[in-house]
Amino acid sequence: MRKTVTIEPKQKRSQRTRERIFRVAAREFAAKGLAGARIDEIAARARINKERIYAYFGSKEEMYRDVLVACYAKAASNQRLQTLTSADIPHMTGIIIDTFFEIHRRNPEFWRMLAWENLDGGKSLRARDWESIRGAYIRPLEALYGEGQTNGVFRPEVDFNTYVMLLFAATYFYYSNRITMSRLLNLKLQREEVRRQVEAQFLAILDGGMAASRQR
Amino acid sequence: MRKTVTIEPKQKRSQRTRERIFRVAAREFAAKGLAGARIDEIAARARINKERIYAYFGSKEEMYRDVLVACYAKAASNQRLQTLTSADIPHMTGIIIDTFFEIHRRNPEFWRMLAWENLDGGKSLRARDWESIRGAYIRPLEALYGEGQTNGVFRPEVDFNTYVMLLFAATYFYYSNRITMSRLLNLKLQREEVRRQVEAQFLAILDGGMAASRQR
Amino acid sequence: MRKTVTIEPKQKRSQRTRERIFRVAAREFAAKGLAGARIDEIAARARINKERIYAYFGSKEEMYRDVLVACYAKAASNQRLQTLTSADIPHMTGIIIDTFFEIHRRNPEFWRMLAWENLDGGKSLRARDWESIRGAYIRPLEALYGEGQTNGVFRPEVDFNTYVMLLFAATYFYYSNRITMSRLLNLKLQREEVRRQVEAQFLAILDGGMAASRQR
Amino acid sequence: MRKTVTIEPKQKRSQRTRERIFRVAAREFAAKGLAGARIDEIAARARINKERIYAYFGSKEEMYRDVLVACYAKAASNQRLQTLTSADIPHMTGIIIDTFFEIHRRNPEFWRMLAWENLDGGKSLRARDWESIRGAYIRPLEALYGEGQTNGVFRPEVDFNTYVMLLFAATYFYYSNRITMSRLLNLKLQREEVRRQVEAQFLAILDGGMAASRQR
DNA sequence: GATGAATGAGAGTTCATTCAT
DNA sequence: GATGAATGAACTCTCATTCAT
Repeated sequence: MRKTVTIEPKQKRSQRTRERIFRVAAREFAAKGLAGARIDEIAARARINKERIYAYFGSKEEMYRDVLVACYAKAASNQRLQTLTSADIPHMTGIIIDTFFEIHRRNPEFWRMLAWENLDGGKSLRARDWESIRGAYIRPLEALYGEGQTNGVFRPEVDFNTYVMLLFAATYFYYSNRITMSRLLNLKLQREEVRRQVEAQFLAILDGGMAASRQR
Repeated sequence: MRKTVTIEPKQKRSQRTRERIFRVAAREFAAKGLAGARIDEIAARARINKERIYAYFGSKEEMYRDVLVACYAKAASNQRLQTLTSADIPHMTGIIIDTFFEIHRRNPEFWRMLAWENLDGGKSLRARDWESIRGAYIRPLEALYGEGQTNGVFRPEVDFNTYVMLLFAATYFYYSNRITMSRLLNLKLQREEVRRQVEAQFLAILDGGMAASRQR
Repeated sequence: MRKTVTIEPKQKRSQRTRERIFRVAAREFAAKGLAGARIDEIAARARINKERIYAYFGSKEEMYRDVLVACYAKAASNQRLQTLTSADIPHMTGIIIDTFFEIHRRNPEFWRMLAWENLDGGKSLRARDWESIRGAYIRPLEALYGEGQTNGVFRPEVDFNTYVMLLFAATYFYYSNRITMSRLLNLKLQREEVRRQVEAQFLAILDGGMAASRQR
Repeated sequence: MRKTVTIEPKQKRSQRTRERIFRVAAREFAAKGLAGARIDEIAARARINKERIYAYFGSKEEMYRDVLVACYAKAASNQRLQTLTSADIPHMTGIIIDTFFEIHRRNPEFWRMLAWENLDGGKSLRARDWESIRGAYIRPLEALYGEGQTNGVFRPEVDFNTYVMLLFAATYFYYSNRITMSRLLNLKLQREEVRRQVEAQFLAILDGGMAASRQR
């Protein structure tokens, strides 16, 4: 009904304002989700007039989507997995786990945005958004994994998809369910030393389980 | 306990009404979370008056907590893991994975409530709630796991906590991140046949990785 | 997107509330149009909570439409033109003018709602709304007019449509443009005596102009 | 008058900018009225900065008034009625109707501005504005009408004011209520051929009704 | 106990107008 | 003089909760 054009600021002051809004919005959306976040709150925290949000982002939904995309992009800005070579195949599982843990550690909003998105039915990203992420971050790993299977490093009967899913799961879950798991298992998962220990043991299990030469 | 016999039917009707509200509320809260759920919607779907909700449950928050507790209880009502004996230790990993998958399959709201709760900071359950869950469902497994380590079935350097966390992670993640994973990896995770395949491969990896005799 | 069910009140108190809102809204919409009317204002003047308006009427637009329909209906509630018989044909023009003037006099919001609607592109009423008005109020007059033409009372070359349009125009315009005309012609059109005089002269002209026997 | 020659081009550009704003504003105000018009929209369509509007016109209200005055002036720029002579008296009614129809046809915003103004209580024009319009456009016609009455062309008992009001009414109404009338009478009043037909019949009635020799 | 009516405090969004560069 | 950035007040609409019958 209404044609909202998202403005790209042309002055430096405005650039800063936009970024300030964005940072605050990212925190707010990560913390409370699309439904729970409050425009008033974002405006107040960013110390700007509400109207600016609409001028810059169009609507709450559009701003949320912008934040979501940026959050994924920021998480993906970690280049480590894109520079792996065939030589890294033997230690690939460890590198991936370590990188995933690092991504979560440096982007505490990442798992939250993923969680909101999944709870919400994942309607914010378009097919081509996913296609581009897949192309940049999944495909290279898939190629190396295939190579590893051929070379006898990875078990041939385990699909690449299952493999990465399990690595994603382990690292994501550690953060996403930290609270309930800490309480259920009486642990202090928020402690970095605990995390390192868990990481080492995860690796031990997964590395052992993935080795082609050690199958039953 | 009851004073007159004629009160009984009234109590029963009241009970049924309460349960109807409860069922609807559970669906609503699972679908939209505490913030997103609407009292109006629950009342309409349960075909009762809003005011009744307050009479029965006090407030939205209290009703949410009730739903949450019941959801955990329902998920925990699966008794399979509580009846395991020493004889099951060799197949324990497979049994746990299978049970967890089954719990998620039969309680589609379970992962959602967990997710809302974690996103919300997990303030709904008290320490003793957790203690009781831990006592009933975790302790027995922990005992068997220890036995397995002693018997050389499980690797001694892998903690029980890490072990169950990984099993929780794999099964939870499959459901909680089904949407984004399906898109990222171009899969159809909602298909039961895919799920079975993934389960088998998860088991292959984890079973292989947990076996004490196969450590590096 | 949203399913708004217009509630029809079931209690007497609520019936009165709804009517109070409606009366105030009718005044407000007539005075300021759909765009200019303010929900806050209506609520305040009706001494009710804003939310009641949405509960009863769904939205501003729907309430406007309700008011519009009621306004037309009220104007049309004048039954005089529906009870005319063949015997009235010779004085029909005078009766119509008089009735139209009376309708405007008794429904000061009528020309205003018509004016808003025309300025707005007339999107509030559906085809079948018009069809029903046409059936009830225009058709009977049309039949008499045809009879009058056959009997030589009305000029055969003047269409019924043109005839009524001119009668509508004269009476509507007197009210709708009273302000600007008063200023342009330096008159006091709001005075009832002036109106009566104008009515008499309008009739003189139109009656003379419509007489079949006096054509050039 | 001007101090330096080099200022001229600047003034001209400024003048052109002002005129561009003005044209856009006229369309916007005619279409949506004072309340409905949007400064943002006007600025965007005129491709200038909002602030310029305030620099040139002071405020929305003042700009509206300017537009209104210009709209009346433009409609009045039709000189045909000012050049009538005594010789035209016999055909005066037809000439006036024709001219009024033409004015509306060439100034589609005219009836709209009149309508907004009347709905708004007509507070935009001052007494002397009306006096000047009356002097230029009404007085000459009034004089001819008086002459026509003396000469037996117009009926003595019909005031000039009533006479012009009816002509105004017929032509104005045709445009102002075109939408609702088209729907009510199931006509296509927007078609030029229909308009011509209606004009002819209006003239037949009014001319017949005004003729002094044919009174009852 | 059960129903419909009412409320108050917000929520997202818009807009005329002014500021700063 | 011209542009983009910012503001404050309002506007429509919503929702958890309470009142009254």
